[in-house]
Amino acid sequence: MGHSKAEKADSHERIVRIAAARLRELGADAIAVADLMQEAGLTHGGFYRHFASRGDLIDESIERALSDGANGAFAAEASGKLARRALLLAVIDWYLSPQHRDGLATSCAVTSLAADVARGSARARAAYTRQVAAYLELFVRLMEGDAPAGTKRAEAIALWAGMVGALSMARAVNDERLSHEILKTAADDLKGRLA
Amino acid sequence: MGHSKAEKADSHERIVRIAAARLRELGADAIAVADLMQEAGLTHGGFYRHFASRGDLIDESIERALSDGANGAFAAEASGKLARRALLLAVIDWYLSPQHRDGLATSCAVTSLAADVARGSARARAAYTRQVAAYLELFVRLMEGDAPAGTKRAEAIALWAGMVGALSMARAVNDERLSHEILKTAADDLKGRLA
DNA sequence: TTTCGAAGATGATCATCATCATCCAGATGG
DNA sequence: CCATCTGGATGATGATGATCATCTTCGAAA
Repeated sequence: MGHSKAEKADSHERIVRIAAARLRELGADAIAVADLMQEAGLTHGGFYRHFASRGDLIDESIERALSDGANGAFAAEASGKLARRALLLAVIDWYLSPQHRDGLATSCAVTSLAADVARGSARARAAYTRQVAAYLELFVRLMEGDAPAGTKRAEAIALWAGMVGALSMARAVNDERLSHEILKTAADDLKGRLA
Repeated sequence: MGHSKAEKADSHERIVRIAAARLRELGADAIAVADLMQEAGLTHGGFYRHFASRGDLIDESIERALSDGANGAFAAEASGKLARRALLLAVIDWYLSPQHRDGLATSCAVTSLAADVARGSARARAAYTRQVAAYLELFVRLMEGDAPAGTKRAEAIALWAGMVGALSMARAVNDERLSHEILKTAADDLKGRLA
């Protein structure tokens, strides 16, 4: 085991990355410092060289979980590979796909952490707020047509709410058929509105 | 302190009712047996006269939280005081009101417990599934007009997803202005679709 | 009224966990 | 190479919390 600056940054990164995944899978309350460190290949004692407290780790990993979900969409926008409408349709399809529903560890935190954030620290809620605002602005940018800005924003909110709500329910429901119906119906409905 | 059958039922009822509230406020992981019993005016030791385990209590109170949210809507439907469309509009307005957003303890569990249920027991998920299905059927019944049943069901899913998603985000967001905008815009949009 | 069963109280027990003091070893700057 | 700094390891410590054994007390039935 090394002790250089770079290795410390590595460790920190690894801890946060794992925490951001476990957070989305199991919720903030289920993260135990010792387990986390073990999964990162470390022992529990070193934890406080990286974080002032467990709460700090939670906050930092909530921020991470929120931002790393968004990076994909923003990167795709920047790449300009897809036309704006096509990109928006692709985002909807991905968001409401069974893979996204089942891949909690790497899922969009706006849905998977909503309840944890609502009960969380001011820092976590501020990060969540920024992320929601950024998504709404992205959606507005991606909407084609010459509708007024206010209309586009209302459409973006309705779109985003529909995505988040459908995914939440599809995850909690026990019945694969109903879960699939929710995802598919919501996706078709939301895509249909963009026409 | 009495020890009659009726008093036992009373105690049980009190415990479950309090748990169902705390559950929605704080999440399943935050419920401590001793705290709960104290809030019910009892001591922790008696708990196992009522539940085989803490997990059983969680399951039972998730079921309670889910059903007591719905009772209001179904009762209103049965009373027949409002026309179907008017009732549906009233449900949307209530669901997306600041009072519902802030009154977590008595809120609709389909939103507030979605993440807990998704990680929860089969029993909890089955109860959630039943409740979602029941709401969807209610919404279909409340939709006026002669659209085919399939269309109505798709509308019901889109409506329900929009409500759940908007409420989730409105709760997690830190900025009152944005939170209010989400609630208001989603409500207007969803009500507009019923025209 | 007496007895008995069960509700609830009291007080362990055992596990889990966050936090911290202390120690060890490798890295870094001279 | 040495001296020191610090990341990480080891091993408490104290708190919290679920579970259970045991005792107490009241209600119900005889």
